[in-house]
Amino acid sequence: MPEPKRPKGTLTIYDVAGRAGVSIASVSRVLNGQGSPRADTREKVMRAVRELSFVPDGAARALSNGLKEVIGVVFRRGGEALFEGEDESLLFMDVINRGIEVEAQRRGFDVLMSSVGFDDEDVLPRIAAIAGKTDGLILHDRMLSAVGIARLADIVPIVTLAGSPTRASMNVRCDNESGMRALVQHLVIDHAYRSIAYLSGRADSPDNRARAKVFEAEAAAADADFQVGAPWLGNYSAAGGANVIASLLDAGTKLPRAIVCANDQTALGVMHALGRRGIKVPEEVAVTGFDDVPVARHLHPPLTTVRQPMQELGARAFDMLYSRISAAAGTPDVVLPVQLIVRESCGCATNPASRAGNASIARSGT
Amino acid sequence: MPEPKRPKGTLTIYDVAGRAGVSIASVSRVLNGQGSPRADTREKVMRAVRELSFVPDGAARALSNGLKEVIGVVFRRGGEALFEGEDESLLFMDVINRGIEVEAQRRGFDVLMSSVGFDDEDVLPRIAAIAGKTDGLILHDRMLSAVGIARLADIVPIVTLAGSPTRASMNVRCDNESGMRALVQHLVIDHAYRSIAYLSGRADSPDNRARAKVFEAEAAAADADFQVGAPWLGNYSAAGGANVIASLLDAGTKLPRAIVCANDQTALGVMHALGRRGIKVPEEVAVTGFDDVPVARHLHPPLTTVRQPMQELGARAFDMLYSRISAAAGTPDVVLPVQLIVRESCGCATNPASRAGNASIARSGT
DNA sequence: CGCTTACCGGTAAGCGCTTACCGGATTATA
DNA sequence: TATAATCCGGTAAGCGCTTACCGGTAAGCG
Repeated sequence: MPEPKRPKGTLTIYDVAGRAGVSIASVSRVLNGQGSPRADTREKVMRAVRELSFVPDGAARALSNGLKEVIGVVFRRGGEALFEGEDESLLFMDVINRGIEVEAQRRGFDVLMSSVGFDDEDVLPRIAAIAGKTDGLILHDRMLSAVGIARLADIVPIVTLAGSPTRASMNVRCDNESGMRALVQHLVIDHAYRSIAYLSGRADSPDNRARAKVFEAEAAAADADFQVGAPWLGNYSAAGGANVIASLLDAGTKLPRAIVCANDQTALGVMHALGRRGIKVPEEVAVTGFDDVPVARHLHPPLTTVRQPMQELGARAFDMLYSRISAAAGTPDVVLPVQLIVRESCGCATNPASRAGNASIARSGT
Repeated sequence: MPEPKRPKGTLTIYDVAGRAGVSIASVSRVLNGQGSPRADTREKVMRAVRELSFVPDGAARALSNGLKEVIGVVFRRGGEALFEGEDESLLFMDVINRGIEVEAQRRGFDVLMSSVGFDDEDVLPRIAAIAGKTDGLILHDRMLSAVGIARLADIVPIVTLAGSPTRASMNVRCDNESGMRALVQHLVIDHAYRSIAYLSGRADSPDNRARAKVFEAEAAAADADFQVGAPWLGNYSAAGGANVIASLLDAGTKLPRAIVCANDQTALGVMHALGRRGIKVPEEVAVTGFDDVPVARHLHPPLTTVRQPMQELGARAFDMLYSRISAAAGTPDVVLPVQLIVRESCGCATNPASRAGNASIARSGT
């Protein structure tokens, strides 16, 4: 705890009451619209508030109400060195955060945004400190172990993103299963590609595991030749995707006809790496992503991917947290529908005008 | 104020004291490293804290200490409809915010991030509410009038970004003057362009005004034919830049040899619009930006621009605020140096290998 | 016109924490 | 061993706000 103390001659509700010639109770009531103050009382108070430009202290209100009207959002920042277009790595989380914030404002809540280093180990104390300053927490992917979450959860309500609900916490995620299913089917059935690989995200990410699982199942079901595992291990970053391709190529491995990437970011890196080696997408190797970040449509060729409703993801996460804070129980597990976006990187319509739009092939339920 | 009340059987310092068999004062002392508790006392307390996984309530601490250890950052979100590449419009502010956050963490502070609608009018109440929850505020460009700032400033310390210091608030900005000077000189002297225009940012932005002023002065000094004003009024967005070019072209206006854009975002729109009309950059028209956002180097051609140390801008803003919070006075006005980044869009070295790097021509002082 | 009912607004308690102040125990000094 | 100096740790006050509770005044009723 830093040394700074007592800001200065802080203005309190007593000053307002004094000036308005009423009691502090009246001031509080007017300010919060409780009770039914007489018109002239209200008027006197309002004037005094205006003249002093009084703003009630949040900490005192919070203490008295048992409600801070602040929630915390924790995520991991940075990581891999920058890579062309990597700048948008922020994007996926940023869009979600924006969704959280906008929804929070509707309820008069504010958001404490806090990032932790990419591979900081002992984040629990930090997060606990944040928990102490908030009414609830939204944790992005891979922030904490289940035990960690459990410990936190008896301090404040918790919503995780892209994880799985625990006894004590809630979760919001997208329907990876049906998204991946539609995507793989599009590749192995519509395009009839016989060899296909899954370039994974971080191995410990639940989203990644879910996607990998469905990938395998669908590829196997279509009797396609598929590759997963060690050589195809990425980390959700463009650099990660590019490295995998580079290693594979350096080792003289023959690439499959289609590469399904764990997310758009990875796909971006893959396309870049492929381009460097002069391998044509989608003519020689088809590439797909997952997320549909805004840049996806501007890649060359435009990226076929699965759209997640990112902003809504954030909004829903806040809603769940809010209802828990308001004591209502609420669903502990929300799964949002996704949508297959067919563009050109899968081998569809090379003509930009035709199918390049937002052909929706799959739309999953909750 | 929403209805939710009393979260639940909150754990307090009394519970910890009870369990440890000491007084609440001791618990507090151990937790804050004050006084010199005996080893066994410390031990008992720590154990109790661990067993109960107790986390002190931030509001109560804040109230007692007169220090919340939270600062607020307010900025405007969104605005113009999306445009190719516009996704990064977040970027400039996001990088600054990241800088703020990282620096804040070093001091044990957290950051309340709050955006207001692009053209919300009456933002003062919202900001005041945030002020009540924080120890200080950092306001991005064009958030509040001088009067508004003055009112807020006697509630909490204020640092503005890219504005100008007032009697009550501090400010951090980049050295627009020397950046623009170097840029214009590069164009009118090194390249000897005789006609040149300034495509402005929002007219009410101090940064924009500063850049415009130097632009005029330098262009005039070099006796170049320059254009500014009404037809060249942009708004910092890519769409804004593109619109200006489109209107000009539609009106049959002859474009100048070089267009200096108020920021990279605008330059991006301009290059796009030029491309659509088949006008070659930089062969027919040279284009420059300002900021050096990460994508700038990946445009075609790579953008010549002026680099602002965005992350540092944020860090400095926090530092200033922090020293004010800690009662120390501190400099009310900080100007960070910028650096001219010569790439290709100005007409330099079409060969990517040669000058495409980070040739620093100007480096300004504070 | 006296008594009940309603309605406002004031007094005071309490939210969970920090810390000034003070008393008891411990150790140093004679 | 008695006394002074030292050190810990407990008690209680207070941070700025909300609100339960209650007393006083004004309006409603017979």
